[in-house]
This record gives sequence, structure tokens and C-alpha cells, in this order.
Amino acid sequence: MPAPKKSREDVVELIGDVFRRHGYDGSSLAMISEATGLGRASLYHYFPEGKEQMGREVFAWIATHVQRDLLDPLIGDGAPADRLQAWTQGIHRFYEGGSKNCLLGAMVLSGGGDRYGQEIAGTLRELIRALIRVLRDAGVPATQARRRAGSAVVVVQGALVTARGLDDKKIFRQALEDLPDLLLRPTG
Amino acid sequence: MPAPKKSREDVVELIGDVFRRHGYDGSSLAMISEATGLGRASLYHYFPEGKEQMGREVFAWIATHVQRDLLDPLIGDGAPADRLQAWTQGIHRFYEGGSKNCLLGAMVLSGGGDRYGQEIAGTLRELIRALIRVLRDAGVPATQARRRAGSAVVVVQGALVTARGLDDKKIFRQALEDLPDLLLRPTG
DNA sequence: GTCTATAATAGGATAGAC
DNA sequence: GTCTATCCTATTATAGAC
Repeated sequence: MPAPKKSREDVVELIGDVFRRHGYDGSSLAMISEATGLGRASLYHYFPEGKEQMGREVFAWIATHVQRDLLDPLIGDGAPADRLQAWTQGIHRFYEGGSKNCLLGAMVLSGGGDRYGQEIAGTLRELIRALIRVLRDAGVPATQARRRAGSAVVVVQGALVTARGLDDKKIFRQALEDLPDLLLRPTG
Repeated sequence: MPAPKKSREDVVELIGDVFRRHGYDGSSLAMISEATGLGRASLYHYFPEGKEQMGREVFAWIATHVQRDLLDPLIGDGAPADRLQAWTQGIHRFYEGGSKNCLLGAMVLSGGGDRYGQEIAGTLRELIRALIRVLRDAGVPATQARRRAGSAVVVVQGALVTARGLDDKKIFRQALEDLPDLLLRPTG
């Protein structure tokens, strides 16, 4: 096996997986070293500013992938219901059916919130804005659209935490399944 | 000021607040010492087994308070809608309108999950069971009741994480407000 | 770019005086 | 029950050889 030769992006993704599982404070360089297959020295070669730089790059990675897998499908010009469907499918893939934690959520609750609060809030807000647009396109009144867009993000976050807390992915699948109907239900 | 004399329960609650904010791994004895006003030595006097014992007692504290503030209102014998209302109000108080994190959620994502996974899952499951009963009492069919009870917990968890991620408590209040109608909506 | 060694620090935990 | 001092370990981070 001729050393699979990981790209920098591969490494960043692997580091992100460690942060997801153990939070920021809970992730030691030893774990990161093992997960990436890189020795400590190599890690500092790639990331001279250490753990904090790793965190920054992981967030950059997340931002581009949220854009591609979650935001782009929402912003397309198909029917609103189809776009929402594409979005929930994107989420399903993104979090591997609930087995992967949300990095943003993990960071918020584990020491990353103080350090990366701006990035976290920014990504969440972008997502909410895209959802508002979809709901508006579907004819949902502005106030309701804002409210429901917020609760969509709430459900995704909650489903990931709860699935992990209960060690049961079904709850994640179901919450996701119910989401489009919930968002597009007639206003009353 | 004659040293307000904290009871053991007060101390445990204060420690819980530290865990909430910083997660398990993120909470150092220095933080705990400052939050409680007790020196390291005193902490070990009260908790000879150290941080892990603190974690255990915090979970015990949570269990009794979840019981009193969240489960008891749900289990009463009033109308289902009233019981749900009492529950959401309990949650609102419990988390101080979204400014306090969920300890279970924080633990899941910050090193506590490995140590206290059983306690976390147990508390969540109790809550879901109580919710199922309420929904059944309201005439919701069993399958739907299970599903919705799960999603109620999902919403609460998600609202707390998201409120913190966005640093915006409004999203928590709204999610909570919408919850009873969502749970009791006609099955379709 | 990776290895070995090592510094420097923080964190958890203990001992003994009072 | 609290204080001071201390130990041990893990962790972050750096230096220098190859």
C-alpha cells in the first residue's frame, strides 16, 4: 500500500471529523495525529499555528461544503417543494443519515463557540436566509417564512443532537422526512 | 457579607452551569473552583472522586429537576393541551428562556457522552414516553404519537443549540410557542 | 516532510498543616 | 473544611537532525 497520499483537504476533513466527535476542547493532537495518520511534527508543518489554525480551516471547509451541498440546492430555480426535498437529501448525505455530528453544534457546545462564534452564526444565518427565500417562493407569507426557516434549522440541529444522545438514527431520519411538509403546510 | 453558605445542592447546580457552558472536557477545575467559590482542596473534600463524581451528581440533580419541572406537569390528569402548555412553560423556566444550555446536549457533544451516555439516553427516553402518553390521551394514533414525541424533544434540543449558535433567544421562544399546536395538529 | 527529543504549560489529583 | 504546596500526567508546541 503506497501511502494513499492525502491532500490538504482530505486532512482538514479528517480533522473536522475529530472535532465533530469530541468537540474542540476534547480533541487532542494525539487524536488528530491518529485520525490523519500524520505525526505531530507533520501537523505543525501543515498548520504552523496549531490547533486554532486547524479549527479555522475546518470551518472554511465546512462553509464551502455547506454552500455546495445545502445552499446551492435551495437556491436553484425548481419548484420550492423540489428544492426543499433536495436540501433534506443533501442533509441526509452530509451527516450520513445522522451518524455524523453537526460540526457547528459540536463547536458551539465544546469551547469552539468562544473562538469561532462569528463563523458559526454566519453559516446558520446564510442557511436561514436561503430557506426564507424558498418558503417565500412557495407563497408562505414573510413573517411565517422567517419563523419556519428558523425552525427548520432548529429541527436539523436538534435531530442530530438527539440522535446522538439516544444513539438512534431513526429519529433523525423521521425528523428530516417530516420537514418539507411541515414547512410548506398551509398557514393557519 | 457572612459567606452565603452554599448547600451541597447549590454547589452541584453551580457546577452544572459550568458543564452547560463549557461542556465536560472544556470545564477545568479552575473554572469550577471560581464558579463555586470553593478552592480545589474543598472541591476534593466534597467530591473525593473528582470531576467524574461531579458529573455524576450533576446528572442526578438534573434527573430530579427534569422530573419535577418537566415530567410531572406532563403526567398530570388535566387536558392534554394544558399539560403540554405546562410542559413548554416548564422548559421555558428550566432553560431561562433559552439563555441556559441543555446540559444533556452539552454533555453529548463534549466528552460526557462516552462517560454518561446511559444517563443521558435514559432521561431523554423518559421524556419521550411521557410525551407519547399525552399525545395518546389527546387522541393521536400510536405511530404518530411516537413520531411526534420524538420530534418534540428534537425541537427543544435544537432550539437550545441554535439559540446559542445564533446568540438569539427569540428562535428558542418561537420554537417553543409553536410546539403544542404542532404536536396536536390533526393527523393527515 | 517526517522523526526524535524536549520544552513549557495546564489540568487533575493528593498530602499535610491548620 | 480550607489553605499551601506538590506530584503526575497529558497536552500544546518547538527545535534540530535526517
